[in-house]
Amino acid sequence: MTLSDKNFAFVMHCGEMGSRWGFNRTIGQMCGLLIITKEPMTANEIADALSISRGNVSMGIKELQSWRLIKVHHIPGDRKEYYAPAGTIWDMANRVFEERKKREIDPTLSLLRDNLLEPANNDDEKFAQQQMHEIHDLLETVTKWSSELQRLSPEQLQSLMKLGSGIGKVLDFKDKILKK
Amino acid sequence: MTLSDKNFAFVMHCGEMGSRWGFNRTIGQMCGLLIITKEPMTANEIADALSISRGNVSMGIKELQSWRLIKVHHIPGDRKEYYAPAGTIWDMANRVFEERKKREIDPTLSLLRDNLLEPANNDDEKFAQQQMHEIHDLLETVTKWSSELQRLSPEQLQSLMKLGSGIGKVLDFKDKILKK
DNA sequence: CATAGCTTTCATTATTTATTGAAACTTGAG
DNA sequence: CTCAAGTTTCAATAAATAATGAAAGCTATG
Repeated sequence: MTLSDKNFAFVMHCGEMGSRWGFNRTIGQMCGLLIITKEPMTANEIADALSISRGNVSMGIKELQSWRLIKVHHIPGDRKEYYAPAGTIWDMANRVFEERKKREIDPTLSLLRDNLLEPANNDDEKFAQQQMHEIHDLLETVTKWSSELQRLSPEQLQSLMKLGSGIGKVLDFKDKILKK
Repeated sequence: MTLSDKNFAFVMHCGEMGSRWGFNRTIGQMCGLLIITKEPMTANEIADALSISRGNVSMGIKELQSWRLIKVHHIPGDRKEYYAPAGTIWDMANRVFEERKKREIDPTLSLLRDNLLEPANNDDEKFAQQQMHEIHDLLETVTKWSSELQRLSPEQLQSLMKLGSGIGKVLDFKDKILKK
C-alpha cells in the first residue's frame, strides 16, 4: 500500500513533530502512519511505506509499545503481527502526557524535594532554595491539574470545552457566592 | 563564583531536562544557573560556572532570548552585559508554553486545516481525514484552554488550585448556575 | 578615529543519536 | 525434531547536533 500525497505529508509532519514529543523522527512517522491507516499494519508494510529498514521498525515498535501507544493484532492462520493505535486520539494524547510526566516531571520533583529538605548553608543556597520551591509548587500544580483533566468523563470534557473563555467568570461567580 | 554541590546538581538536572523542553543540554544548564543565581551574571561567569566555551554561551544566550526567557542588565560604567531570568518562574513557564505552541502546535493545526479543506479522493483518505479531524479538535481544545489559564489572574489561579477534588466541581457548579 | 574591551560568528571538530542489515533468536506446523 | 516464516538484537556506519576557539564585528571612550 502506498500513501497518497496528502497522507504522506501528514506522516512526514508527524516525523518532524515526533522528535519534540519525546521520540525520534522515524517513530513519529510510524505513529502518524498507524493513526491514519484504517487497517492494522505489519512491520514489513510499515518499513515499506516509510522506506526504512526492518530492524528500525522493530525498534520503533518496541518504543511505541513502551509508551503504550500501539497494540498488536493477530489474524488467525497468519503468523505476522499487525500493529494498530492503542485507543482513540484522546487516549494516545493522555498516554504521551502520562509518560512524559513519569520521565520528566517526577524525577525533577524528586530532586527538588530532596534539595529542599536539606538546610541551606549560606545566602546563595537560601536564594536557590526559594526558586526551587517555586518550581516545585508550579510542577505540582500542573500535574495535579493534568491528572484532573484526564479523569473527566467525555461529557464533562465537552462541557468544559464549551465553557471556553468563561472559566474566569464561573470562578468570579463562585467567589461571590462563597462570600455570602 | 563556584556552585555548591546541591546547586550544581540542580543545574545539571536542568541540563538533562532542558533537552526535553525544546532546547539542548547546555542551554538548559544556563537557564537553571540563571534561575538559582541571585545576581545577574556575565557571559564569562556563565562559561566559567558551566565549563563551556565563551562562544557556546553566546549562542545559548541568543537562543534563550529568542524564547524570551532572559533579559539583559547593564551596570553604569561597566561595558559587560549581565543576564538574568526575565520574570518569575510562572512567567518563564508560560513563555515556554507559548513558544512551543507557536513552533509545534500552530504549524500542525495549519497543516491539518489545509488537509481537511480538500475533498477526500477515496476511502483511505476519508478515514485519514476523520483521524486528522480528531487531532485537530484536540489541539484546538488544548490551546484554547492553555491560553485561558494564562489569562487568569494569580488570585483566580489560586482559587482554582484550591478547588481540591477538582475541576469536576467547577463544572457541576456551572451547570447548576445555568439551570437557574 | 583608534583602541580596549567586550560580543558574535562560523568553519572545524567532537559528540550524540539514529539507521542499517546480517546474524541470532522464536515459534508454530508438519 | 526441523524447517520456514517471522521477529529481535547489536556491532558497524551514517547522519544530525552541539561545542570549540580563532577571527571578525561592535561600540563607548579618550
